[in-house]
Amino acid sequence: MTATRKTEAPESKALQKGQQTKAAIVDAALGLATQIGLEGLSIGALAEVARMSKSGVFAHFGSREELQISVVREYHARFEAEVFMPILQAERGLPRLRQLFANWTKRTSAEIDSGCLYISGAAEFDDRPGPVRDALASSVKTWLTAVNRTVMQARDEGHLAADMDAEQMVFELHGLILALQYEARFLRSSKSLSRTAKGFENILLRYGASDVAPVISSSAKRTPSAKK
Amino acid sequence: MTATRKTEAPESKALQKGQQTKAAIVDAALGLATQIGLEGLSIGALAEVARMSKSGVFAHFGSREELQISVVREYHARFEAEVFMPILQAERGLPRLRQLFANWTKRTSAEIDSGCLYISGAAEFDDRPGPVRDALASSVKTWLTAVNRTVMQARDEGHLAADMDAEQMVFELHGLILALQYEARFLRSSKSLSRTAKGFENILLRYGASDVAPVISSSAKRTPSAKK
DNA sequence: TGCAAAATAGCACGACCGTTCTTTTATAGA
DNA sequence: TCTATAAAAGAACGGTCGTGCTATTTTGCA
Repeated sequence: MTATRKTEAPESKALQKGQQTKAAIVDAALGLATQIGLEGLSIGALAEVARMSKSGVFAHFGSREELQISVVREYHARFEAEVFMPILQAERGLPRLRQLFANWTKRTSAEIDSGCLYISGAAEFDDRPGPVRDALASSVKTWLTAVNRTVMQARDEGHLAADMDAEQMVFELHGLILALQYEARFLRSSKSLSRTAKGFENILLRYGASDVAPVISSSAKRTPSAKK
Repeated sequence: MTATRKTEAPESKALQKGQQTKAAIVDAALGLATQIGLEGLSIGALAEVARMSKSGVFAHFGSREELQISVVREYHARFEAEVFMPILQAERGLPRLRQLFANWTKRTSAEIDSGCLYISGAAEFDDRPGPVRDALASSVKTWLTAVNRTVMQARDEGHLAADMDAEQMVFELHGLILALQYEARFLRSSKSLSRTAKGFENILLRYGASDVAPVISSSAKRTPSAKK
């Protein structure tokens, strides 16, 4: 049946059975971890979801900690693909910054049901040193650095005040996202999304944005027409 | 059936032995919960800290859930005593609002080492319904309502723009506190405290604060144009 | 000081945890 | 098709968990 020869390029080939099911396990683990937290993630519950035996799941990671790290890495990859990569197609400067915050907000509000690993993980591991915390913090810092770079680009393009404090702005943007997650997911407030958008506009004004119009990116298909 | 001997003044007297050790247990439990979370709080570990037997600790609460609720209530009481009560001595309006945020910030940065139950608890219980979540959410809502009231008072005193959106301002203030906690406690950023203070001044300016200096105590209130 | 009642300890239970070891099954190259 | 090997299952381990039950100690009033 499967007569395909894969002797050459042993690691660049398509996924073998093991890698394939490992990916499926990590996928299921990510779903569990965003619901009950990285600490609440247990191998027994994961095995049940993945319809495997405990030891079958365990063998792929060697330890629970390694499983948690795999989950963090997977989350990082998806976050990057979903939030960061698309903004590179937006025009550099304020348009890209707007798109960045729009994607970030969208992702966060989509996580009102599933949960954000960067936020729940921070609460769980903020005083629990180790490789899991390191992986989490490293991912978050990478993202916040990207946000900071985007802000500085907008400033250098003349879209924000020349003397504005980029790190300060990132701090305030981060606060908006955290408040969105907190008030929407925990307090079940329905107004959080619009408050986040309004807060973003307030911050833009404060830092001297040269325009006031909301996102409506030029590349997207969004036009005032309501229907399609 | 239970013929209680102390029929007169049974509850107004000083703490009996039971209540006294229960208070000590809750105190120890609060210390544990702020470090490892409400979910991580175990009766065995608590008994060890309190130098008691597991069943001795357990008997005071009847269930782990009841213990968690007691911890939330104790946290609420301390938060109120430490953050809310003192601001009532500040002059109503903007001075009181400044004092409120100063106390809130101070408490949060003091919790960089110990942890904030309102934040870690929200992450742990945001999709775990039950009485613990209810107790947490109720406490947080009480506090945010108090913040909102203080903001509205400042507006009604003419210290903020008459048409400002109080709830929006509370949302943004909450975001600052959450960012402070996140970046200081998890990311170990040393600049978070000054960024929070700067963010507060930015928000005040945005909402039309009639002064820019920190807490003042002038009895004469000047009214800008927006007063009815 | 005596004594009921309250407070605490001791012990055991079933359940789940992460992990290890051994055995069985599925895979893929010859 | 045969076979070495990877993948998965099975069973068991020591441990901790929350929670009952029963015994023992401590408390506080007569």
